Amino acid sequence: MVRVRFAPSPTGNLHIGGGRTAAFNWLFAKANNGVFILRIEDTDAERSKKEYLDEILNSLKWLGLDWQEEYFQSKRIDIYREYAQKLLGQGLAYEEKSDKERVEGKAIIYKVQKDKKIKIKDLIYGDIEFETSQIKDQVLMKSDGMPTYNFACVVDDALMEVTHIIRGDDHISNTPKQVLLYEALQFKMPDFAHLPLILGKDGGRLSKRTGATAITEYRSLGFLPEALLNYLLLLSWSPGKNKEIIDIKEAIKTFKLESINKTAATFDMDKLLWMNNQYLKEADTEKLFDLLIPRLKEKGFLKDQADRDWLKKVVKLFQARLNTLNDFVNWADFFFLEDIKPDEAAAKKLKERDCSKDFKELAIRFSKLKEFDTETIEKEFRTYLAENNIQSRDLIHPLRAALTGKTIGPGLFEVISLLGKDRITKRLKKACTVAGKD
RNA sequence: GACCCCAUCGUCUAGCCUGGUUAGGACAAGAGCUUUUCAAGCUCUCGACACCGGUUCAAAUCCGGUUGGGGUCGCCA
Repeated sequence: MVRVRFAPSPTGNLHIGGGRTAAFNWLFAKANNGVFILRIEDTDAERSKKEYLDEILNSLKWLGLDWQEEYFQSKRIDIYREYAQKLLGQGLAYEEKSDKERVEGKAIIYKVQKDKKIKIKDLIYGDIEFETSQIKDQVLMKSDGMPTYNFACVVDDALMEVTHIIRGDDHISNTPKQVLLYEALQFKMPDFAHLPLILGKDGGRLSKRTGATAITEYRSLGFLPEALLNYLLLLSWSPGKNKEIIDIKEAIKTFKLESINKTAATFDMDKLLWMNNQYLKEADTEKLFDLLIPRLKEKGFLKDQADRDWLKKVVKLFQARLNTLNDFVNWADFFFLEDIKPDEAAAKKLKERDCSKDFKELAIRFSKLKEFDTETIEKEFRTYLAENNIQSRDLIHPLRAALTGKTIGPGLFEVISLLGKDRITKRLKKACTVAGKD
């Protein structure tokens, strides 16, 4: 039975790297019909915070990574103490007073034999060898009575019967220390699999400077969890056959830890954006609708009641071009606002040619239309162009600017149809007066 | 600095294990088609085996070294 764990410490947000580590643990568990354990490493009382814990839990759930067992290290202190005492009793560890003046208690420290070679079999990296002469004696229990990371980790992984330790590359140098403890405690050795790190654009560690790091930030930016998960999995892993859009069910069938590669990957926002667009494009409009509603309300774009059918049509209009959910909120604002302000490019476009006559005439013609669907509108518009001998581009762009306040956007006649007679009449009129003033 | 790890287009990667490919795909970039602008879509272009040696008829692939990059060196986790 495969048992894996993700062990975050609630001293900060769940970031991109942690999310990916959790994702691979989860995937591996699923692939092997195993158990995915969540263990909260909250032994640092000072830095651990409830809000971080909540955020980590929420992020995991949002990504769809469900766990079957949950533990808190802070509730297991007695267990660690017991094992430390055991090593003390066997003469494998010793006690020492802290250098720090204020601390009363004594730390329990494991005595490392300095003449050994530790060989680690890593499922991803292969064999790695260390000399114990390089390793200092290891503090097991700190003088404040709390266990150290390496000790609690070993005791927990053994007691929780974790079979595969899948974690970040940065833990490789912790591994020989832990192996020593496994041996001293006569615990069964798990398999290790270290994931290569994710690097920022600058080639260094992924940090706030090189872009958003917290999973929740991506959520509020308007990424779909499926897309983020997909992208994260693609960093240092490939399902093969030139596939990029991962069907997670397929991945579960074929995933092997050994197929993860050893090279650190650079986080690329452009590709994530593209990936999100791929998912957004294919997403069920109904689902998008539900995701968009809160964002629109937050912006004050929506009153309590939304015309579902109408809004769904608007969403469909933008769907293929969205990189994030926020793009919709930003690009479709003219559908929700009563008064629109032309952006710089649109204002410029409106000044290029005086269209007030055309706008007036079009407003009249459009308002007379019995049907207000895309085709009828376009037909009427083209007729007007022909009758007045106007090039389509000479009027279509100013018209877009007047109606949407933008120079870019979806097909104009669809936009007009969905905007409705009232609003386009109003905006056309306003555009005339503004143009007149200038 | 010591120890450990890594090395294919700018980026993510396939290929490497089990030597023989025009070294494939995706993002980005550029060009075109479409068109009503921007996207989307389609077509095309640009672009890589870090370097040096060895093994071999043959090396991205196996071996050694060099260089470069990263990680770790806490009574943090």
